[in-house]
Amino acid sequence: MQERILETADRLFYGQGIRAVGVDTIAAEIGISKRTLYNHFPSKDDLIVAYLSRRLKPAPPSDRPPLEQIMGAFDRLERTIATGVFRGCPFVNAVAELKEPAHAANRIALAFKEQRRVWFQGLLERLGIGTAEALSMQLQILMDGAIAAAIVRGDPAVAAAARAAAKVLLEAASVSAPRPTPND
Amino acid sequence: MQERILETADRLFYGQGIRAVGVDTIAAEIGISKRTLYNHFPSKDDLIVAYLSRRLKPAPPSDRPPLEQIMGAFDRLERTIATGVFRGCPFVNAVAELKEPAHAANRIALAFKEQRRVWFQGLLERLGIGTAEALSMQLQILMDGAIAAAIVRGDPAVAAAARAAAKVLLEAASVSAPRPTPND
DNA sequence: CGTAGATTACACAGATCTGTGTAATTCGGA
DNA sequence: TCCGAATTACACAGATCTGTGTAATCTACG
Repeated sequence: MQERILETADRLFYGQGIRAVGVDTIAAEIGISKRTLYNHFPSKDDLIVAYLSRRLKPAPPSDRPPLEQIMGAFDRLERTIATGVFRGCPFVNAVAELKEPAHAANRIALAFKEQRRVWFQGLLERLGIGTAEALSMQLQILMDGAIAAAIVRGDPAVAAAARAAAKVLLEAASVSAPRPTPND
Repeated sequence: MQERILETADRLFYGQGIRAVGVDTIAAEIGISKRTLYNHFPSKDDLIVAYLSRRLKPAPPSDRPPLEQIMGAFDRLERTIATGVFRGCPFVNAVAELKEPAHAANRIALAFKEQRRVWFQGLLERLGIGTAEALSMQLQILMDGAIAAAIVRGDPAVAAAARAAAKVLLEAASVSAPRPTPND
C-alpha cells in the first residue's frame, strides 16, 4: 500500500508539481480513502519527503568504460527529454517550489546532487584525470543546465549540446593527465 | 501605482514563489486594498505575466571587450549568489511552478533564454568564433546549470566552476578560429 | 467649489486545501 | 470461526485562495 501511494504521489507530484497536487487527488487516483493515506503518511510533508527519498537511489554500478558511462548520462537525458513527460529535476523543482529554507527537501536534494557529482568523480578518477573533483562539478553543472534549458525549450538537442561541451572539457583535462586505461 | 504593485509582486513572487504568495499578501504589503490591485490587474495571471515581462529587459550594450563581458556574466552570477537573496532563475521557476503547458509564462521564459543566448552569440561572433551559435547555447547551459546548482548548494563557487568551464570551451573554440581582435 | 475617477473598507461567494473524528465495514490469518 | 488490524464513508473544522459587489470616501483638477 505504501508503495502504491508513493508511486502515485511520484507521478502526480513530478508531473504537476507538489503544491499543485492535493492529498485528496492522490487518494482518489489510487481509489483509496483519504483517511488511509493519512494513516500511512501523517502529513503531506511526510509524503513529500518519502517521495523525494524514494528517488534518492544511487546509479547501479556498471562495468562499461568510464567515458562511455559519462557520455551515456547525457544520452539518457536526451532520450528522457524526448519522451515528453520530462518536467525537470524533481529535486530542484521541489526546492524551488518549497521555499522554506529549513525544509527537509533541501537536504535530500543536496544529497542527490552530491551523489551524482561523486559518481562522476569516481569515473573521472578511473580515467586518471587529476582534476576529477573540479571537473565532476562542471559535468554536473552541464547536466543541470541542460535540464533547465530543456524545461524551457522542450528540445532534446540541448542535451546533445551539453554532451559536446562535456567532451571538450574531458579532452582538455586529459591532456595534462597521461594515464590512458585500456578501456577507452 | 502599477509600478509599485509590480515591484512588490516581484519581490514576493521571486522570493517566496508565485503559488505561495496570495494576492491579499501583495496588497497588504503595499498597504492598498485588494480591490485596487484588481483594478490594475484583472487577475493574478495578468499580474504574473506582467511580473515576468518586466524582467524581460535586454542587457544594456557595453563597449567592453567581448571576452570580458562573457566572463563578467559569470562573475555577476557569482556575486548574486553570494548575496543570499538568490532564488534561482525567475523564468525557470515560473515554468516549473506553473505546469500548465499553455501558460504565457512559457513563452516569456523562452524569449528570455533565447535573448540571453543571442547576446552570447553576438559577442562570440565579434571574437571571430565560427561555432558561435552552438557555443552560445553551451554557455547558456553553463549559466543555467550554475543557477540550478546554486539553488541546491547555496555556494557561489559553482559560478566560478561554470566560469572556468566556459573559459575552456572558449579556448577550444578559438583554436580553429583565427581572428584575434585587438581588444583581448 | 464641484465633479469625476481612484481608492477604500468590508462582506461575501465559492473553491480548494490539510487534517481530524467516528462509527461501520472489510479482510487476512490463527 | 473469530479477532484484530486495516480500510472505508463521510462529515466537518479551519485555513487560504481568487475574485466580486457595493457604498462610502478621498483626491486631483477644472
